[in-house]
Amino acid sequence: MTRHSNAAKAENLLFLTDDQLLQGIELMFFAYKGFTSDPDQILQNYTYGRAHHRALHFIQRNPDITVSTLLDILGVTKQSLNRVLRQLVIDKLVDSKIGKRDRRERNLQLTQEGQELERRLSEAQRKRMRAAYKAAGPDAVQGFRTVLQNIMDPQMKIHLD
Amino acid sequence: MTRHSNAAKAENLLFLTDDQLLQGIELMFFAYKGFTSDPDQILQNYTYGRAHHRALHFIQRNPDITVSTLLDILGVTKQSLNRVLRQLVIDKLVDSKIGKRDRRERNLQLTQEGQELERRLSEAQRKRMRAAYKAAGPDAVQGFRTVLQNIMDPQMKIHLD
DNA sequence: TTGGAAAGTCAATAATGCTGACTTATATTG
DNA sequence: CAATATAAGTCAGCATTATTGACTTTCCAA
Repeated sequence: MTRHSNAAKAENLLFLTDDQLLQGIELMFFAYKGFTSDPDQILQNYTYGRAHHRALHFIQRNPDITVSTLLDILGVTKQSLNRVLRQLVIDKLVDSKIGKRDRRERNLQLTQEGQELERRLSEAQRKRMRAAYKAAGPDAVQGFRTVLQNIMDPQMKIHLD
Repeated sequence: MTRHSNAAKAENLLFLTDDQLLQGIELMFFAYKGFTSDPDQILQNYTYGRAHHRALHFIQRNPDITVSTLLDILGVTKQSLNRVLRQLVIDKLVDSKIGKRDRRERNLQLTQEGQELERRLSEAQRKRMRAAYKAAGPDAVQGFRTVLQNIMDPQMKIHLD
């Protein structure tokens, strides 16, 4: 036996009730909706959508990323990503260079113009995150990160810093 | 002046750096993808998608909810929701009853069959959340909730318990 | 030199969202 | 009571993002 009473044990596990889990599910839904709303708003003025934002974000964060790595991160099909990427390359927001080690690969990077749009979108999103972090405090943020890391598929962690 | 040195102040605010915010943004993206993947997998075997899941979830959680309240929660247009809802009513997963107070309103509830599908989807999603909560512990979960509540649009909090 | 990997493309289809215009039923207000 | 407003539902058209399947080009590596 442990030093805990049955009552104490039960109390310790209250955060695992179905009701608490359902509330967490709803929090994920509402938070994600808010999380995407600011960039989406900006993108109203463009011919681009959320998929373009995601591509810009991960190219910015991973300079010279290959197409196949980007495919793995985004979890969409080659055809789906290609449509988005083609637009961005044609519009000169993204540069696609033949790989040096392996000439079959393409290394993606943002052009000046791409960096500018990415920055606008990112700034809007970071503003909301910054306010939320600030209001919640560092310990809450640590908990936030821990739970999200446990929700995501483990093999995707290699794409985090 | 506070009792903190400048170095201590700087350290306290490290969780607000752009890099930390960007990592949080990526965590949201990866976690949300995992969060939706299990129900999406189940829905492969149906003619329903994520939008149907969301409707089933919130009708289950808010018995006798009206269409306009559901519209507010989901944040989509009447036409968009109606397509989904019509299917669910025709297929007898959802019951739409004329309101008692106000006969213009419709009160939505799940049929037996609707409850069964909702349960399957919910169980898959709760399983992942439960594992994440358990691994992270109650304090982390509290932080997770606090941050998500600060990310979401404040007026949506009325739809949480 | 052959087999496979990386990238790109074409075509068809599906799910989910939007705007705009309109109807029906019912409640509320002047 | 008559006028107005609200709740729901519908039709049509279109955009975005995703899918599967089939195929080509280029190039690395065994």
